Amino acid sequence: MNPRERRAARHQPPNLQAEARPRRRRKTPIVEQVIDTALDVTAREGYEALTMRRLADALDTGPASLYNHVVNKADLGELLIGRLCSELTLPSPSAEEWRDQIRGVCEQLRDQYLRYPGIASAAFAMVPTDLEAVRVHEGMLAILLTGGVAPQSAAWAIDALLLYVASYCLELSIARRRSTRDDTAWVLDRDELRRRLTALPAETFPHTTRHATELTAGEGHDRFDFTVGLMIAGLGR
Amino acid sequence: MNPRERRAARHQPPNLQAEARPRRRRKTPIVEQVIDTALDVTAREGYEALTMRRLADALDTGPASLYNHVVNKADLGELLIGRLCSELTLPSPSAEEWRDQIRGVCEQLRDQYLRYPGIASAAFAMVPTDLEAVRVHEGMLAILLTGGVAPQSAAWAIDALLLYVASYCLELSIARRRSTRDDTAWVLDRDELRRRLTALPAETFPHTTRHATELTAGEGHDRFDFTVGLMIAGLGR
DNA sequence: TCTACTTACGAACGTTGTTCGTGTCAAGCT
DNA sequence: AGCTTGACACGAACAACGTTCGTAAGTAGA
Repeated sequence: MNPRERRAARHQPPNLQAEARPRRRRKTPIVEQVIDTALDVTAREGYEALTMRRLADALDTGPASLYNHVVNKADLGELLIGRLCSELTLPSPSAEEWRDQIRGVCEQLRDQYLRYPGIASAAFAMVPTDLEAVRVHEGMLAILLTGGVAPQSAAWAIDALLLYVASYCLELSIARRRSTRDDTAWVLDRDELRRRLTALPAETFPHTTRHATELTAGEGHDRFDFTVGLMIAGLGR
Repeated sequence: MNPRERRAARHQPPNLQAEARPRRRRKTPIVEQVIDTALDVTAREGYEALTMRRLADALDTGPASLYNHVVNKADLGELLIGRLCSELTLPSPSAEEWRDQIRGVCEQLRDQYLRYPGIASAAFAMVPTDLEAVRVHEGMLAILLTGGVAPQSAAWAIDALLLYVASYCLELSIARRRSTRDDTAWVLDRDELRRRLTALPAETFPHTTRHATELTAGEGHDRFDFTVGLMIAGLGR
């Protein structure tokens, strides 16, 4: 099977795509092994370091061989995101705990993204018909509808939540990479950042200088919890 | 002035940085002209097409010459975002209209991002001490504090809003570019997307097939309005 | 055995961001 | 006027990137 056909079939209703002859499939298709090692490289060196040559090296082959299993690098990114989505466990909806449930799904996705630094950048360009992504959509939609959220609000809220989770993880990954690999003179820890904000001229930046502590606050995932909680709270009105 | 020094000075309290000798500054520094043409190229061909060579061509010079005014491409991106921020008009806070005011700032920023397709990707890696960005932060903080929002909530809400605006514009820019430039077989308009969602097996995707209309709905900036409204509404209590 | 298809891969192409060394030119000081 | 200093310009090159092409080896079905 051509990788182009595979990628096209992945975005097709699955009742049509199994009509061809079975043709003695491989037990584990090679593309799965490619995804495995790609995730492995990403977990250790970051998605930015995941080049076709680096991935080919990890597979003990040349870069040209990869194109027998993957259309291009964007397609590889979609495959990785699809794998991440397939690893999420979706709860069976409960009308009482729907808020905690939707928050839990977001946290699962966040942790998956952060396990593979920078991979969230591949989630932005995704065509929304990947089967595993649709599965996550379906699960979140079920939770929100069970919670009594109107269908239109639920659909848009899912979109907003997924977009926020991806961008939060992308920003955090970039910041972490900079703090470890970059020159120390250019990177700022939180104390240094707060010091610079308070050092600003108070007449033109009165609120920034006064609330520099709040602006730089946030241990762990406090900012994440705040924003996701803000969105979920607004859905119940 | 070395571009490295310029970049370092841009992240320094401004009361320190003007102590050097005036040294007969240029009327309009060349770096401003670089930013102008860079934005021009981005507006016409997208941020992805803004390579150092393309920018050098537009300036009738070679790529090496750019490095006399810009540290690297990431620095160029920060300069462009700074320029965009400097063009925002911040209202004087009003305790009654603070919701419309903060929404208006977000819409201004959104329109600026969308005027230069793909430029939002440069906003993710920004060090939060750029003076123009701090000015926008200050303006938004003033609005929220005047509206009675607690300082910690205001600081985190500004962060969430800016992050969402950037990611919304980035996703929209990618989708638009794909619909104009890419192969027609791979891109899906909304009707085709809805058709595929309804064609999914209803037993495993019951909610997706039933609410395919809502999932693909949203003319113009409906999704943007929904999400920003959702966040702002949650800040009142 | 023949045939069709999958998988593999060396070599190369065109781009990208970036550096180095050298050169030019104008302003400020003595 | 002569000298110094700094800003600016630029050709050439480097390493790395994604991707394509032509071809060869291996394998399953007829």
